[in-house]
Amino acid sequence: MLKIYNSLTNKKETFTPIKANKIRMYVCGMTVYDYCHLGHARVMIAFDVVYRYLISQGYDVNYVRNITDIDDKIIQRANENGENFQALTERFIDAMHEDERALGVKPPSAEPKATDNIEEIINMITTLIDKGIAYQGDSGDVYYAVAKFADYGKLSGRNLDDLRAGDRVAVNTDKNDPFDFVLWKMAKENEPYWESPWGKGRPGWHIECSAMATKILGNHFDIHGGGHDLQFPHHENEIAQSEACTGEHFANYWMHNGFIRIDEEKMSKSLGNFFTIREVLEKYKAEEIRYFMLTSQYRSPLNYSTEQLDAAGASLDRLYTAMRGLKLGTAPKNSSYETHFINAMNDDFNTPEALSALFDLARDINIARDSKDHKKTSELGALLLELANGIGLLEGDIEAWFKGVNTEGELSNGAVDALVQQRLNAKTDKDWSLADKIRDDLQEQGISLEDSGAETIWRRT
RNA sequence: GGCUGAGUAGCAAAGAGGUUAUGCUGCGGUUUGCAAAACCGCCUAGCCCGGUUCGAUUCCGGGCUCAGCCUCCA
Repeated sequence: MLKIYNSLTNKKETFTPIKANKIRMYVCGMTVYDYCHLGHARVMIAFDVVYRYLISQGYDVNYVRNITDIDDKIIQRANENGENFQALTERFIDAMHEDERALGVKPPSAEPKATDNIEEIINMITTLIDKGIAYQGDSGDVYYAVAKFADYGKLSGRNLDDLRAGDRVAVNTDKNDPFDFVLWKMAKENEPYWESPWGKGRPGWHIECSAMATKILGNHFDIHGGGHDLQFPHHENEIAQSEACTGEHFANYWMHNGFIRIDEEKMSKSLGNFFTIREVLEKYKAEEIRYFMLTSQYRSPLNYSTEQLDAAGASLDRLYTAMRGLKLGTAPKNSSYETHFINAMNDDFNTPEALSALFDLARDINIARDSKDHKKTSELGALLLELANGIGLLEGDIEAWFKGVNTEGELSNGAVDALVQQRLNAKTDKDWSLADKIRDDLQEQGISLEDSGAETIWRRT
């Protein structure tokens, strides 16, 4: 029985879909004005794991993740570059998709863009104005009157009085209340715009998610996710907009992933302490990044460090080593390993615990292999692969994991194989000094040999 | 100041009111021509102070420290 920690109630709750077997999930995606960083990778991977796991449990999942392709930062960046904002966003959407493919993130069922849904956004704002919840200020901008929504603050566990006590919001005399937020923003000179009943302008950030989620998933759906920093005000505002507009409950379960940190401080664009996904991919394999993310539960903060990325590689080596050279059989059903794994994942997607089930399996595969129990080895191997694949691990070619692609200046795989064969001949002749010399020479070039019986396998280190 | 979370061994990170988490690292052993890999064993724990309990790292209360949100942010 799946339990999900619901930010709305701050409790783990048993997950019950609105329609049996059909799950509708919306996740706030990226604002595309720059390359994605590791923090974005965490959202991608966290919800990729949720998506994959729900599918593996037999659910039909409609997973929507939006793309914010119009906002102040995009306009600003486009102006700095002296380019059209669409040229900018298209470029970074492509880059984002490239990063996702590299990380083995499954594409969502739909990736709506704000600029493709202006009509729905305008309709929603119109309804809010008609209901007396939104109003137009003297500047022409349209605002949402938070005081008109009784439940305002229910997601983030605060109320307007708490917020006012914070006293950190700049006074904007155009608004009736400093906490009112913008739904439609008037275009300034040379800014991109769309026609609307209130004049030429563009949508505010919050309204696009309400409009797109409702359009694709309906007024009331199962899961809404995103980074923890979006809980307030973004998600709070989405609830206010959607529920005021439709009169229905918006999303049942709210999931928020924790941050990637650098030196125990949040990684973010504004702090400038970030590493882009592509930057890290130059030094580490995509699977190492994914494994690193999965070593902590998705809600916990995760401190970035090269030591942990290196450790991730070593851990994956262990799993791949267990799988190496196996003939796969049929995975057993309802084994204790699988139960352990499923129970962990059912407990709010506890990937660290699920990984421990994978290592139990790896150890028992190694034991079975050592004792020449071929049937058991092949069955457990199939199970390990199946479970690991469920969270996006061990999907790569096993030999390729160890041998990689030889880069310039390195020995080719064929050259290594030839030397390994020479060494095998030397071993047959009991010429240990030659055999050891070949092995030592290879070791110096980053090739590590392992003898197993009459065979020798190798890996790049 | 208000609202959330978190504090576990060398590093990372989980569960469970009493019974080995797990991975990486280190040490010892088995295995190996020697190695490597593998297997077995071991070393490092539970921020502080109270309380509940036969028993708490786990529950409760109070501190302390850290992070996040309250402003664009995954």
